[in-house]
Amino acid sequence: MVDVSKAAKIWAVVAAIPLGKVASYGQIAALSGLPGYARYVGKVLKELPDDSRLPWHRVLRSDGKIAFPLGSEAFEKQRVRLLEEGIVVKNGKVSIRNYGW
DNA sequence: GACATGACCGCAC
DNA sequence: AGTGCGGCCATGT
Repeated sequence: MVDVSKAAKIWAVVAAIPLGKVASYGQIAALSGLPGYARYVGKVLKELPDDSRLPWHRVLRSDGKIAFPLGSEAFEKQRVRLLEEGIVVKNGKVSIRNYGW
């Protein structure tokens, strides 16, 4: 299981991502006061329930790509949510300038 | 404790 | 631009 004290900070940072913008796992970790915990962020998001209201879909890898294999269900769900916020996704990669606030 | 795995990252080829 | 490798933290075998 995940450490709640760390997870809480991560949740807070993820929830603070502005609409229409995205961040990387590493950034989330750093802004959460947990540098080097990029992989841990992925673990935390993975444990999120489907009914969670956190904007987890705004979290991408450092290269701007979605962290799921193209075509997978999770990939499609994230892609759609991003498009609904006006974020263009091309070949699993976002095409926005203001990457990372 | 050794080894493998994961919604990762950075740098070198 | 794509791949590979080592490093990263936590879990599971």
